[in-house]
Amino acid sequence: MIPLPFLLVDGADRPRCKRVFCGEKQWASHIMRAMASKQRARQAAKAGAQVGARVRSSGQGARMRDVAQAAGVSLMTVSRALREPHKLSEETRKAVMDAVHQIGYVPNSIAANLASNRSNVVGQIVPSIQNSLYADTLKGTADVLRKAGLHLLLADSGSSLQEEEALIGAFLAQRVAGLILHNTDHTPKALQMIERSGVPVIETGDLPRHPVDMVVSYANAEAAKAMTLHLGARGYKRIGFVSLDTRLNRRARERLRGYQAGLKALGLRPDPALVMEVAPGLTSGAHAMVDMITRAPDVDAIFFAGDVLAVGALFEAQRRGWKVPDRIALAGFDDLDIHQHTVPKLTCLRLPRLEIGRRSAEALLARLRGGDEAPRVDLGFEVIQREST
Amino acid sequence: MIPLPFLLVDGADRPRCKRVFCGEKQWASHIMRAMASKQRARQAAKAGAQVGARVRSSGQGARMRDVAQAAGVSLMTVSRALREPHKLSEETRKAVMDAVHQIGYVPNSIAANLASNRSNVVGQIVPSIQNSLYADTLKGTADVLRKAGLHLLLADSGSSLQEEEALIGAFLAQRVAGLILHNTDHTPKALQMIERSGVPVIETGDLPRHPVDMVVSYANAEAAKAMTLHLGARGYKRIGFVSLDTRLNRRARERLRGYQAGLKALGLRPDPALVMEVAPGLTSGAHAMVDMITRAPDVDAIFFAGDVLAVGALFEAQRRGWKVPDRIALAGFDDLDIHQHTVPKLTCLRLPRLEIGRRSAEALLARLRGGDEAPRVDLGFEVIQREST
DNA sequence: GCTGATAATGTTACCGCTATCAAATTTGCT
DNA sequence: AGCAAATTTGATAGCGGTAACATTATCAGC
Repeated sequence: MIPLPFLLVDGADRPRCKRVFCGEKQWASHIMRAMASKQRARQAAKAGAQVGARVRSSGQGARMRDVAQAAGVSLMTVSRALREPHKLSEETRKAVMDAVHQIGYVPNSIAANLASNRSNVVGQIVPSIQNSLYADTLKGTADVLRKAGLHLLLADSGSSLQEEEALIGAFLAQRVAGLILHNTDHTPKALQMIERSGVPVIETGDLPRHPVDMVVSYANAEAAKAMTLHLGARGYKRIGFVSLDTRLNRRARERLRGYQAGLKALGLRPDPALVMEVAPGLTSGAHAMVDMITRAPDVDAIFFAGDVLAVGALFEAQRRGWKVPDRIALAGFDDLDIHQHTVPKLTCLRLPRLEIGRRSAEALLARLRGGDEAPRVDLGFEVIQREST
Repeated sequence: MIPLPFLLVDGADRPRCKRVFCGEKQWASHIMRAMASKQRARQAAKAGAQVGARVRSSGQGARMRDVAQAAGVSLMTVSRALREPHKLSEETRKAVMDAVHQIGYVPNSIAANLASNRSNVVGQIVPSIQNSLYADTLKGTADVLRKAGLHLLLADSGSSLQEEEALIGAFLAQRVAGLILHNTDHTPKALQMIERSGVPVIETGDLPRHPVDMVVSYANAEAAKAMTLHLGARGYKRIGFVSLDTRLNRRARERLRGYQAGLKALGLRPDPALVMEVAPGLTSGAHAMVDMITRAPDVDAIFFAGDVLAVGALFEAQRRGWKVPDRIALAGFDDLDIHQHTVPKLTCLRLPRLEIGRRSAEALLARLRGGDEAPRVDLGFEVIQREST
């Protein structure tokens, strides 16, 4: 055994594991770097009232005028060289571009936006940044927008409509060119702000009956119903349903509705003991499964309509040695990567997350380019049958 | 068996699973909604040259002046009411705020930023939006920034330095108040732009020897070394190392360095057969484990220094019936949620992802508020010993 | 009652860029 | 050559706010 210089400490919040080593040197070395910290105007620190960087407080950063001067042309010519190069003579354009590179000019799109009443930023609000489900959608929008020269202002609402309202206000203050909301419920004030601003909006995450503007999504109720029917078709008779809180979350509510519709179509009797609402997380899924089996031992399949609940349940089944799907069949909602790798592999729905992002961005772009359609895009879903059911 | 109206189709890219049902109605119903689509100035669509929303193209959206008029005060008074309410008499302030609410005035921070040379937007660039590892960090920055009234402009570089450079340019054009880069390598041009702009920068993801400005991170090499030592201390003699591509990724390189240093400290002989570089992903981790065991059957532990490789390997071991840790011990780098739920639970490092985000934002705020320190924060890490080693 | 200090508001000059229109130059065509 | 049309460039007025300073109440103290 080689001697280790590390201290062994018991973990507090994470049971049955040991923590070893901790290289904390927090805030220790405020190493003043050599790099001349030029214009950090110290601002006399007026009680932290104003937050924000003072950019170019003393001749830092070239303005368009400087480029014009260097190139021996007028300011407008520089502006054109950057945005409408075809309108300039070869010669002038080259002179300007040379000056731009030589000076290292970085245009000020803030000023450009203000002067042109245009924006090159789109705001997207998701329920939770940490939830990987939204990452795909985000990626989709970010990619499409970036190719079009637009940028993404991101925030999470924590599933709070109040917070969403505040964020919408903040984003509108930034004069975003458009909004993408992963949510179809909004406060009256939020709706009012959106309408007054006239900004194009995409709602995703569900297909609302009365959309604000454009919609790109799949239908939660349909998807849940399809999976319920699928389970029924595979012979399961006592199908349980676990979702996130249906009071706060319309998507969960829609899924429950779909499940109920599925049961009805199958001619199965709804049973309150087979329906649960839980918090998100692996642990939560594990508990839900155990609870439900305790309450209704004859349950033969559980449909986890959200988050990573199904994976959590599957692991718990492994730990307890419950055979899946023989003792209990498990199905999930989203097709997470991991669903294909677990033993057994997990049956689930596949939702076009990435595509939703892409299409949202494309619809937004179409509108910004002058279109006036308000598409309602249903991208559908798939039931992926694997080994767990 | 209840009849189903769905078609059963074999999945192509996803083996051993069946796809059922697909509710695609793509772009089918461009349902023109009733909602009056007021000022969507159709712009004569000049070949998609200019992208961006024409905001307020015809009297839409109140200006500060309108509020002033409504409240019977000067424009400056409105400005003050919104930013420095204490400087106004109770009476005036109330009159102004009433007018603001009555009119539904949404301030234009674009204009405010321009006039004040301030910005309330911070740019963050991560290697990949979809990789959940960065989600925690993002969440940390977003939360802290939001409380301070700042917003987050997000983009991913796809681990490309060229792309990062382009993004830095674009963000600087947006006159961001600061930049947070999950990367410590940058192109010369990127460095030049940053320096010229004078914008505060946080680098995360590693502790570089020569930081651009501020750093908030842990040390990859130290962490990898600690885990290697830990494995050595538990008696493993033939310790394998699997990471992402070390050519493109400095973090991977640092981890490899740490692993090598660890071996040396343990007095173990480095063996090329025990070192691999692979692509990210669960599948990749599975392959890596199998390959390594094939190449070097005496390997007794594998340290997966990145992504979800370790989880993928663990699942593969389950499928093959290889006992973990008896036949092969497995250790991961990040403490993903799932590591605590697998059977056996996975030994790994724990990195302060969320805290890195928070601290980054805080350091940025401190600078924006007038501080001139360039902290280099080492938030350390922990080795979490679980069942897989 | 007068003076200076403080508080409450208003006036004016930009911030850096774009839209618009005017001016200068080139081109096309009879 | 001569003149209209097209091309290239420039001058000017904002975009919607903020900073800085000017101005006008308000008020204490002698």
